[in-house]
Amino acid sequence: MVVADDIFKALADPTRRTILDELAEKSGQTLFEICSRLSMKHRLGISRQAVSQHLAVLEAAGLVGTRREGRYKFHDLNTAPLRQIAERWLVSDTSRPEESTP
Amino acid sequence: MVVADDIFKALADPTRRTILDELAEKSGQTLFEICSRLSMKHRLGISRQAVSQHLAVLEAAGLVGTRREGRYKFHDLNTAPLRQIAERWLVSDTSRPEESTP
DNA sequence: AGCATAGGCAAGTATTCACTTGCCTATCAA
DNA sequence: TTGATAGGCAAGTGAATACTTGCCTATGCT
Repeated sequence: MVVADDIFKALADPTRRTILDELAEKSGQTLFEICSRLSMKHRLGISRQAVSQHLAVLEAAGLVGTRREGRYKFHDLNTAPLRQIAERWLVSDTSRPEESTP
Repeated sequence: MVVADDIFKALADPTRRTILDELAEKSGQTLFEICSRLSMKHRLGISRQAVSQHLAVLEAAGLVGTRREGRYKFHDLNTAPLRQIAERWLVSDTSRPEESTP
C-alpha cells in the first residue's frame, strides 16, 4: 500500500521532481524519451538505469502510472497523491491568506 | 536563500513530519516540550539532540520559525512554503476535481 | 554563589540512497 | 534469423544523512 512516506521520499530527490515536470509537460513518455529530455533540456548526465530506478520510485509512490504497448512502456503523471500531502498542515492553519475579505 | 529542495528534503523524514504535526496542534513549543511529546504520544525513542537537529532542518527550510525568550526558545509552524510546492504539478493538471461545473 | 534547567556545538557511527556496471529478456524490422 | 531497440535485474560503490555521545554556554531559581 502507498503511504505518505513513499510520496514524500519520492519528492525528496531533485531529479525525480524534474521527471515529474517533464511528465506534466508531456504525458505518455517512454524511458528513453525521458532520458534524452533530462540530458538535452536539463543537462543532466545520468544513466538510463538511474532514470529507470527513479521512475520505479515514482511509480511505487503512485505519482506515476505506466502502460505497456509492445516493447514500449509509457509513463503518465498522477497528481492524485499530491492533493493530500500539502493539506496535511494547511487544514488546521488560520494564518491562511484570505480569498476576499468583504 | 530557501529553495524548493530544502523544503522537500525537510519533509522527507517521518520524524520531522510528526514534529510539524505537533506544532500544528500546539504552536510555541520548546525543544523539551517537543521531545516529551514525541516520546509520550508517538513512542519515539529519540534523543534531544536528534530533535534539535530536526528542528534546525525545518527552520532552514522556512517551515518553522523560532523566537527566544530568556532561556526558552519557542517554535512555530510556518505553512507559507507549503502552499507553493504541491501546486507545482497541480497547476498544469486538467484532471483536477471540478469545483462546480455550471 | 551554587545548582538545575534549556539549549548549542562537534566529532563519530551506521544506515540509507543515488548511481554505476554488467548482463539478461522481449519486441520489432531487415 | 540476425541485429537493433526498449527495457529489466542485481550486485557494488560512494556520498548523504539520521542519530548518538560527550562536552560546553546561558539563563533562572534558591
